[in-house]
Amino acid sequence: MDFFWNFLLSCFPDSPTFSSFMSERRKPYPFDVIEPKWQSLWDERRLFHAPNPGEPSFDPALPKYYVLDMFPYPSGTGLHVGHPEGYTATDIIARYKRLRGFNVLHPMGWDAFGLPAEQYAIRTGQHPEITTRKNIARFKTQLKRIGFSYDWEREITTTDPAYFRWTQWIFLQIYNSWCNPETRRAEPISSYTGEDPDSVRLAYVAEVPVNWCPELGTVLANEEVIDGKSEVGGFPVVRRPMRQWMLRITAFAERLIDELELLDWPAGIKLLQQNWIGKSEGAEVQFVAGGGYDIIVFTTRPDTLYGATYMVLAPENPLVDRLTTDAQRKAVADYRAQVSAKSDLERTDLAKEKTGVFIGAYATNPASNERIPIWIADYVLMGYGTGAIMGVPAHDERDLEFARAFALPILDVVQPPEGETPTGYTGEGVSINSPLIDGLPTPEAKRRIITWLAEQGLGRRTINYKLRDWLFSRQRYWGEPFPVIWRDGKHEAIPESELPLVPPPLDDFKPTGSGEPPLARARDWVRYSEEATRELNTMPQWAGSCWYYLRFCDPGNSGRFVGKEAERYWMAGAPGFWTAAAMPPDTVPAASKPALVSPEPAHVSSEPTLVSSAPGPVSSRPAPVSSEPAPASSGAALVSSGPAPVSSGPASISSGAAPFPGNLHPSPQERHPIPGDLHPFSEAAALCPRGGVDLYVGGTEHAVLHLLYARFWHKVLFDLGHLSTSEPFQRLVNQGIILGEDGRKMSKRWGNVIDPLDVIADYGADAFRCYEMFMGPLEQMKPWSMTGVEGVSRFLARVWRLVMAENQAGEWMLSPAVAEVEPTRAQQKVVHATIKKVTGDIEALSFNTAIAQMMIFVNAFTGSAIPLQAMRTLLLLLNPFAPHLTSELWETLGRRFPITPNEITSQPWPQEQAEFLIEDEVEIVLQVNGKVRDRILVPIAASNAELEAVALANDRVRAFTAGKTVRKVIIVEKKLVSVVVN
RNA sequence: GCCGAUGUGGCGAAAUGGCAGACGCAACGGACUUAAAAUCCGUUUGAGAGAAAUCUCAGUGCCGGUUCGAGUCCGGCCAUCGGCACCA
Repeated sequence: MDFFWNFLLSCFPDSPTFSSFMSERRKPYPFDVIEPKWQSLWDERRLFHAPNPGEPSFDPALPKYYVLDMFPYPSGTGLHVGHPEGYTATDIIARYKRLRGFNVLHPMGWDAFGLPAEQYAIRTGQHPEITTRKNIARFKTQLKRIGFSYDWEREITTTDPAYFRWTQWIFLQIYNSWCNPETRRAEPISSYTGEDPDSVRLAYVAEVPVNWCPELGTVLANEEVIDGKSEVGGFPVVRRPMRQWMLRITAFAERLIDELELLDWPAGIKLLQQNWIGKSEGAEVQFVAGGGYDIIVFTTRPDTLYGATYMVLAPENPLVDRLTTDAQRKAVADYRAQVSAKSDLERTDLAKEKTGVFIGAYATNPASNERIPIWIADYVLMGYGTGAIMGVPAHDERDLEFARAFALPILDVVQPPEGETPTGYTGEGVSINSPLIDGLPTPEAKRRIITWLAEQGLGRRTINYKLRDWLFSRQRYWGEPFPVIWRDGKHEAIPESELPLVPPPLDDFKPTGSGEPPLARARDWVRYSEEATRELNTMPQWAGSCWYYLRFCDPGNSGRFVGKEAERYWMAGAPGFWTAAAMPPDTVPAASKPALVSPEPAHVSSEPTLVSSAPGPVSSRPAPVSSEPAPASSGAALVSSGPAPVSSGPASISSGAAPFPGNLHPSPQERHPIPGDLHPFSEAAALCPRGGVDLYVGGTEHAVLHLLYARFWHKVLFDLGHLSTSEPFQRLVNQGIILGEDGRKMSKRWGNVIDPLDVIADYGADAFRCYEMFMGPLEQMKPWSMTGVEGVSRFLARVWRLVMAENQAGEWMLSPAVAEVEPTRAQQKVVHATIKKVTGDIEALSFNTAIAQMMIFVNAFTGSAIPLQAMRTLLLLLNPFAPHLTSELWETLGRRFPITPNEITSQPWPQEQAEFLIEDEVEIVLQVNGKVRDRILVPIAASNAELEAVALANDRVRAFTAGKTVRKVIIVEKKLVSVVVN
């Protein structure tokens, strides 16, 4: 045994943890020694490096799996135990997938631009780069100590010029594109034939009312304003028109909704995005106002046109100036002043009572030809629709309130179903008082009136979105500078050769207060040439996180934002890597050990076979990476297409899913028959083509913004031919937040924050990881419990002691209980039930129940002789959860019972054998009238007739059936017999 | 107000419409120990009956329904949490 300690000592001659182990109170097992040992061994051996196509160690036979965490903002406070919850889940998946023979991309990086670092710099004068570097180091230490199997060679930081060079490059791609309304796709601006390309660019400059936060000296996106205050700091925010960079995300609104359908995301998150985009179908209707001005309104209820008894314009609507009569000019001016003085908060807060002013003008209702008054009111928003509405008080709540407040006429035009009063009814019914459409049900009435309006040239069907264009500029220092200059009042892109454009050095990061960004202080930097100056704004924090998952595929590439081949491999799974020919017969080493169940299940090799034999476009078409847009490969085409355009074999036909040439994954139909490949996906989702990141785990707080922005950028890059999938994240899972022990949200304020490193110091990283997963379902919110950690730690110690025993001197050595013996039949049953349960639970991300099953295993083997093979199986199953402990025990076992190769990470994942799960006898529940009365053991082969006879003859059953008539006997195979009596 | 999620022992939780509470924590009892810790073995939803093994009844937020049988499915409420909130 001595050599064991000598070996450890030689590994860590100066390790403080080792010496502390000797002095401190005895640990349940020496995690403080073995965890650092394995962590440095993994580093040395580059064990978790995922080779890219082209690298010498790249094995084209392995299928790829891309599992991603939402990368953190490295704050000054470090991680608390809530952060690693999702990271632990993905790490288990990553390690599991590697054991199943996948080439796994599992990276980590830093979303390091952002306001807190800049705020800190303003307070302390310390450059944000310094604090950022410090914070990253702290985060990384914490993550490494937890034993995550990240490929650290792929680490990226958004503030690194080698990274943001490409963020800026992507901005230029967006700047140099427009969305062709015919194809609904992004195209190079050169394909635009109109007069003014600047009016259609996907990145454009506009004078827009923005959320100006004087305290922060910057503009904020709508999403960063919460209840009229800044999300960061909680400072007041006011509306103010400013010149800003905008990204035309609204051009993609339709696709961003439609293509959600293809994704394995939680239904709730999809709904959130849908609601955020807020699609509503309706019509634009033109009203003619006095002086010949047209007022166009948007309505989702054109069928109520006859009921429009007044109009309302948004106070900011420019038409107000032209329409207001002299008599009303003062009242209107007063009202507008009053409205603009209100912050957004006040405006919504005081929304209970409707306010407004008549502007003196009238318009004509195009249907009824009635003369109706025009008002302004702040309940009509300039930013939605046309900034004007027709007031239909009878069938719209807000209009009704307004009409009642100002005594405007109310005309019922929809007859509701019986029992409802027409006035105030907003549902569907039958049109009344509407000559053109009287008697028609609402949907038909809408169609008819739109047709009529169109014939008259007075309106048309339209769709509106709540989604606004993305306000993309910030008046900050610590962000990516725009690669743009201004010359003669016009913007221009700088040449790509000048990227990266690095922010100038500054001593003072404070906002200038005038709305001019801090970059204005760097006079020399700002002066681009004699005639041109640089753009002073910087990009928002979202920019860097919009594409980091792409950079991870090829982080060192200096010639492209991501190499084509790397992108195709990791995001789509390129066809060349999926052919059967390329697949060696036995990709996983050591698959032939007899007792360790069967070799790697066939899924690895059967997938490519199925793909290459499919006659359809899936296997034959190259990825659409050419710059020429291929409509058939767009998600839009997929969504709108009816029948599949190309026959791709029986699987696709029966599924009804259209082939998806842009996505080169095998379709789920083809994946399905693969043995051992358990599909956690829903049936509907299984019909969707797959592509992008295979599993993306993060918090719900990014449900809308980050995910929507990333999808938008991805689609632009896809349309321009730079990417091979139209969606970035195929499968998304949200982890629930972890509360403090007091049940409150973890925060400094409550003093309930727990540092992972403190937990690890007491219980070890493996216990920490297992407890994070054992707490409950991943998606659920749950409170932390230190005694819970202790329980899990006890479980791991029991595993340790199955293999190890202490000698007289208090040294751990291989336990004599471990032997090469056949497990008993009962033990075999536990072993194989555990393989089955753990495998299925990992696939379903149900880690808590997987751990529970392994606890059952350990309970069953505690106190008995330990059959070597059973033990090895347990270590493999537990390895993704507790990698250090299992690696150490595996190695120790291998010294006494050598196998080749001996690394636990080179073993095949165990496969359960059904024969060990088959029972001779089965317990049957006997019920009378649905209540359990007895349980009996019967031979598995018992027939229904036999079961019925046994049940009816059973004493306990007869006690409850005596004197009654048996009406029915229900038999559920292998489960129960239910006797129904009256 | 609208949308979504969740409600099960003292606590975290588990349960393809078929034995409610697996597994873990806490508590209690026992073994080992001079003792403690650690470890190992038990008990642990409530009420009632019994000397006891056991047995009966009730029980998954509330009310109702479907079913031989409901934590699970359906309808109606209540509570907590999250999101949206004058989006025409």
